[in-house]
Amino acid sequence: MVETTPTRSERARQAVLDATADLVAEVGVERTTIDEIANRSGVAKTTIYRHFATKEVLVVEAVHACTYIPVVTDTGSLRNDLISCFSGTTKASYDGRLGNMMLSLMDAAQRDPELGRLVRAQTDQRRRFATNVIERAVGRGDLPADVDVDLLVTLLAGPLVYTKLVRRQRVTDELVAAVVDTVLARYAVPATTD
Amino acid sequence: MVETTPTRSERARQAVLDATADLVAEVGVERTTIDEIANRSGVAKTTIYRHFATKEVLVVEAVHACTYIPVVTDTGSLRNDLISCFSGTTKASYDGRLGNMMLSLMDAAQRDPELGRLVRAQTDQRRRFATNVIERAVGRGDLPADVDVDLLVTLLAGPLVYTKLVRRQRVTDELVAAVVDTVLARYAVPATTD
DNA sequence: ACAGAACGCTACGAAACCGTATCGGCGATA
DNA sequence: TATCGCCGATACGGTTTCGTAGCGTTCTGT
Repeated sequence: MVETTPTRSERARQAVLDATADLVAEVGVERTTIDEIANRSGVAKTTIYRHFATKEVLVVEAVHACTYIPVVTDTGSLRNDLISCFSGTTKASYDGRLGNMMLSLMDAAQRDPELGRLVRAQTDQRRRFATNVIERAVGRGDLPADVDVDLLVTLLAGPLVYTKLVRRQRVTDELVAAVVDTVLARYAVPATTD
Repeated sequence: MVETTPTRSERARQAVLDATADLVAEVGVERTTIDEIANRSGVAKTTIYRHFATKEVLVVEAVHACTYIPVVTDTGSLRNDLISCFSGTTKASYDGRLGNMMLSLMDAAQRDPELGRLVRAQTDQRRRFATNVIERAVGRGDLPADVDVDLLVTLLAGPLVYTKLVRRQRVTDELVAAVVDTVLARYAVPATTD
């Protein structure tokens, strides 16, 4: 990765993306206006339109820049890896700026195909991290080979997302552990006999 | 319940509430306009303002009118009652008009205190039906007395809501059964193999 | 039938946004 | 330092939405 001094143009562009992400997190996609982005970023409205054709394109790019890549652990313990995976993803995805965006984003995604693709891609990506952890466990024999991985991920992610988005409560480490333990209790191989 | 012929005023009011609910389901809270409600309902804009002071009040009332009361079953079987409870609630709350409203509603509820109270009340109400089912099972001894009911409800409702709102997939009866069975497998008292 | 209440229609001013045009100024580069 | 490219500021026309006013019409209860 080559570090380059940002040009004036690049600095303006980045300031606009930042201000847009902030605004979307604060007031939602619908109430985010170009004029307010101009105020917040200190970039003139004219310049914003020189970089982004429409508000939709700008929002998509701003949200895309918020994508979070979790640190993947592979400790050999399914329980630990799952807790690490969901704790990290939940904190990054649902706390802070990105967390405040989620509801508005998912709502807007119902009507904007481009945003819809973006939200779906981010959801799929988060699920894939859990899927990988689970499939490694299957490979080790820690889970039955015929386990429904997709269902399992839903059983794990669902309660956490629901707690955050619907109940609007913090997702504590205790909750993550409780969810993982409960779900694993059903699937886990009774005892590693060999 | 006394059936009364609706007055002209009541008919207009109801038409407005219906059109508002439809519109919120279609385009979301933010994009719902009084003018469009007037078009859809056939009620003049002036008349709408004679009934409802602001758009916010109107939306709150329209959504409130959509509240769903599930049929509660008490078969004596925890599994059956839970499946019935969640299947009914999910169908009514997340299919059709109310289902299409949910995301936009929860988003708007982040900024409108009145809507926030309404959404929270509806969420609490839906949880309470499951809570009642679970507490009856505890009373029968089908679940340990020290079970964390709140967590249990979250483990059950979470995956279903997540499937509907985040993944945007249909919540099938098979999924409901799978979720209930998985979660109960952890908590259920080993005996009773009816 | 009659009086009052409620509604429909049209029009309006105010405000918020959008996206563009114009022009002056700063800044990187040769 | 001269030049060209990009930015900032202001202003503008057009559109949408809000909420209200005025006035004629239709319903409703007595």
